[in-house]
Amino acid sequence: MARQKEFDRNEVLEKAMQAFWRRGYEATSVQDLVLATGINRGSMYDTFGDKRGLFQAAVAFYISNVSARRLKKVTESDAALEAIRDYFEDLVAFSVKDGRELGCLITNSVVELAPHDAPIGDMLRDSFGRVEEVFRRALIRAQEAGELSLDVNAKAVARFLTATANGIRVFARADADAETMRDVVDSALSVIEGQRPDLPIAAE
Amino acid sequence: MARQKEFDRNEVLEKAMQAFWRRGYEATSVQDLVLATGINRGSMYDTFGDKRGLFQAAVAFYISNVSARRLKKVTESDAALEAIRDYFEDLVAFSVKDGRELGCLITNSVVELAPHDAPIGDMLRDSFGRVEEVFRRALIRAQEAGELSLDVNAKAVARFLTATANGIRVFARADADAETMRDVVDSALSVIEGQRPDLPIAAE
DNA sequence: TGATTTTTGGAACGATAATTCCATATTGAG
DNA sequence: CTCAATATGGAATTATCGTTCCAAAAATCA
Repeated sequence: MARQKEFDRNEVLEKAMQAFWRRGYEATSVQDLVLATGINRGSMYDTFGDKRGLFQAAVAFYISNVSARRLKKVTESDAALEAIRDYFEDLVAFSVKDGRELGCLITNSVVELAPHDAPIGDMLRDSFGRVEEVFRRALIRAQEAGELSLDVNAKAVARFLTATANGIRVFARADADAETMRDVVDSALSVIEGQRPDLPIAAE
Repeated sequence: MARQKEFDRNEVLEKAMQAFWRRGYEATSVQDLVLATGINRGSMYDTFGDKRGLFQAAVAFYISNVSARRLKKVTESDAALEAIRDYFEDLVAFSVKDGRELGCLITNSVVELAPHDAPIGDMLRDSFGRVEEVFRRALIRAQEAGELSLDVNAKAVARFLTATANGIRVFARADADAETMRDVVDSALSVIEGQRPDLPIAAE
């Protein structure tokens, strides 16, 4: 009955996401997006409404793909502390290789837009909240597994780890070197890795 | 011999800084700056060259005033660990009051511009470097004063504290509440506050 | 095949961006 | 008091922004 689209929505979102990730929202023009995605202006406006709508869709795509994928092991792994360390080491490895100067689309967008765009701000805050929750659950699993002292305040430390990840992303955006970021990771993880539970005295 | 300027350069920079701090570089138009500073377009271009030049001057102003002032106690205080804690607590207090949703102009600008503007990127990286150095010296003073274990890697922890401050600023930009930021500060400072030096056994 | 619906490509639009320019006002020097 | 030099106010300019529009192309159903 009707002509079919010549583009794949997810491929377009992937390309648009890359463009916004690299340059930010304001500095990425609709013309840039047309070139990056390969689709036509008309198709873009038809499919996503406007530039802001495409941005929102691209951020949602980032959250459910890039971000969630990177947190997967922390969400699932039994060796929770190890999974957290792997998460941060992967972050550093990415930040000095493929993701050089990219930082994180969520972090970047919070800084650029959260105070001036309430719906987008809410979406980004939600994302922070989910990351915090993933860390919190992992810390509790670590406590249940006897890897981590029960004295540790899981919620507070989860917030701390979320903030630290953001700090590393800011460093990544400033093109910090691997050594600098590794120093940050090692110091940050000492908060949990130095907190093995006290073994009960004369346990048997 | 010539007419004198009707505006004070520092007052103009202060106003321009406020505008850029709140909205970022791209989202602040020259028209916004004319309204915010009260000076004329012509005078602006005459004095600062162009929008980017005014931005650079505003960031320099921020670094040598806002930023340096906030680090003053950490730079000078004999009670180094206490000064570091005060720094972070002041940061949280500011972020939920006068500085709500502002974050830090350096952090914000790194995220928005560092990858795409080399001279500005260099200026911002320098600023990060100076903050790191202030923390490092403070940590060394703490070690010399017997407040902090010599096992602590001062450089690594200084980098960590710099990154943490950035993480808190991102949270502030996302309008995080005081409790969340205090959790971050408390966890972060446990890295140094839990590292009192071992007292020599049977000291006398 | 013909009719209908949607996509596509690209020109066109109005708004706003940054920047330049110039007539006028103001100042200090001679 | 006059002249030279600089600052001011605001119009004018040019470029680019996001968005809209429409004729032509393509695909499905009758």
